[in-house]
Amino acid sequence: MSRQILVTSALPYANGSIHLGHLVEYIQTDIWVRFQKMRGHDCRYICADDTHGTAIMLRAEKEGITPETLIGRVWDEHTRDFAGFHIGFDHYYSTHSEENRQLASTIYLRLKKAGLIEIKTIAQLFDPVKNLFLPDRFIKGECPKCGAAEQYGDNCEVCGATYSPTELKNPVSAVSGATPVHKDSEHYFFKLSDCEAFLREWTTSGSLQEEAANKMQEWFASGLNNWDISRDAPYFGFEIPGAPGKYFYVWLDAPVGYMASFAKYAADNGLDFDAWWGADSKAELVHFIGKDILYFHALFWPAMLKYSGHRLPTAIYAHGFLTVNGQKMSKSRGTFITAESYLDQKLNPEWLRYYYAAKLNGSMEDIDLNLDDFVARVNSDLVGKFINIASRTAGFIHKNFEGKLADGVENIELIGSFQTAAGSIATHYEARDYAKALREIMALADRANQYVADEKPWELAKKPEAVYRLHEVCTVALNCFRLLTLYLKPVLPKLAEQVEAFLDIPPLAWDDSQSLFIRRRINAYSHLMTRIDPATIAAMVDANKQNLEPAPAPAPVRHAEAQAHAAQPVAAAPVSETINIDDFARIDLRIARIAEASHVEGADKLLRLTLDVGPLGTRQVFAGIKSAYAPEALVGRLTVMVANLAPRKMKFGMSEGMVLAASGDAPGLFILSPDSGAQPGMKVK
RNA sequence: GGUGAUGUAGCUCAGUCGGUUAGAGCGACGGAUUCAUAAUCCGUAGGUCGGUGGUUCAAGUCCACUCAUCACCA
Repeated sequence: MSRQILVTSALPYANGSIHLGHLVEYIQTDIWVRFQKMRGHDCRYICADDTHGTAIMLRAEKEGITPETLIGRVWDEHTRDFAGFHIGFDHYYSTHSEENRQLASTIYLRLKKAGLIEIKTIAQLFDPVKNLFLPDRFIKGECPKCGAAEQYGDNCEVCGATYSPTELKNPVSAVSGATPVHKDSEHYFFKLSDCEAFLREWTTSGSLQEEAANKMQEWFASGLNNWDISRDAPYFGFEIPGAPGKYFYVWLDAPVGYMASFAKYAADNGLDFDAWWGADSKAELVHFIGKDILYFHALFWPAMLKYSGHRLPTAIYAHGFLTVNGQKMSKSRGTFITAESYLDQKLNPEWLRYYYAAKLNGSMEDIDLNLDDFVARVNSDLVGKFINIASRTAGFIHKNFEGKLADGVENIELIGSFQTAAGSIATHYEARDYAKALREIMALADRANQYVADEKPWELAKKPEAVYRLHEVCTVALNCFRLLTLYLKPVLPKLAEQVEAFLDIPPLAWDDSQSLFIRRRINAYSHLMTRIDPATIAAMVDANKQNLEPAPAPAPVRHAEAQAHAAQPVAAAPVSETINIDDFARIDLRIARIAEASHVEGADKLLRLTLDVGPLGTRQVFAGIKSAYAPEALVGRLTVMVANLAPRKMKFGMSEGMVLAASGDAPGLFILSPDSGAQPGMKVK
């Protein structure tokens, strides 16, 4: 029976680039949507840019453009990046649309009519220079608990305290630098506390993951506060009907953007909006979100829908955050990787789709992108196991049978077991446990390779009397390959298209898993996927370091000069006297993190470095690299040091080791960097 | 600080209702093979299941405490 399913991913904010963390959600959703479509369901994938708020307004002002121009440009970037990762939205819109204005206004007016809006006067910090009420993030000051400086208006990163911005000591506006003043203003509140009975019931009705439902209980226990949904002008957003100078808070119209995007899509495609969003809709409504915005989607949003006479979400699926190499994404480590930089390195988007799928299990747990594991896993699973099956058997079909498959196969036990797996793989996809689905699929790929190894088609090909058997073995293997492609298609849509072209078949749907693939002519095999070159990953990490680290002005210039010289051919320096491995082993090379770097008073060439050598502690080292590096540019970098060099007393202090650098006849010095993953203290050997 | 989650092999992860000797893939090591853009197949090693204490005939699994990491606290 065909289901009608409306699926959304959270709306990305139009104030920044899409990065690999965002992509977890869009890839997770896209796989689910593609799976549903393959199953023959009427599934529509809707999204949009989230475009309102103070942050957008101020950024546009800073760039000297209108907010409309800014969000138009970002929309172009976002849609380009998503297309690059094969995210197949049916419609991608903007919250800054007429549909959204009307829907947000309608919902607000219905909530008001239901008595769920109240007006209260509250005092907020106001920037008297910019004439602007300041959001928490735009106020800095000293933490009222621990006194730490430079803390934001909502919580302290040092002691973890939470407070309201009016409690900050010595507050400063991050916009103008002025001292904010307290100012009263009327604010509009959505009376969430009146919705508690409904929300308690709804959040335990099975639309949420168990972990998420538990989280909700916590929030109920601490009591529901009413929600401030208005902001004062100037604000980039929609003015509240009947309230001049008051605007909807961005989080009010953002989820309405799901509806607005669908409304536009419905109008363009002749769909009945109410059949999908009306209170008695028979369609499913599924929201994929990050766990950080559960509060908005599991409390505010259902309450807004319920009391404005709309249908409720069928399911809210929250996922965890992305870590890279086991740590939070970091600009200084180069692991804050943008979608654009990934694609710029010509990395295949389906590699990332596969890796994420292999990690996603439908829970709210964080997932880790371990870059070394990424390379190993994709190369082994996709190229070594899966693609290899076609690569090693298709040639025989061409050489010996003019590209035509056998008319039938006698022993279809293996194919049969592949077909049987369709049910359980589908169950895993449906439950968003892609990790389990892929484990099962790869176990099948292993069996196909075992089969080929057992049957040895290359030996059959040498015996004229075994020609029938050869034909059958290769046909069986290609049947397996076709089924693996089908099962992987939600994850690898472009690769599946290539395979469909190679096998000369129409687009694979889920039910095709039950048919046999025989008697057909296939096209010549050409390689379907290359392996990941780890050097490309390293280059991507480097590119993100350079893009996002605001390097101090003097350093890049000098470094650029050095780079220009380095492009010249390297003079042939004779190789030194041969040593044996024991000689080499006497040198204890270690990875070190440059913890501090500073100029040395009175020295022309030296920098003073403090090296963090992990378990070995810290070392002070003087390095003759002043000509090539500004100290600020070195802090945080990993490099290689000689750890067992005898300490040497220098005019400026003890030097406890040595940092290695490359140089030639031309000017220019280049310190060494290990590949990503190396940790301070590791031996180099 | 409060609440919640996580911690299993070198890496990434499974592990159902408490039940035999804790599993997989990758990596490592040894062998086989040469159809396959070194891919594949067979085998071997590798674990005090974060720690301590408890419940039980039996604990990776349940309970308490504890350590570490992460998130949330509107």
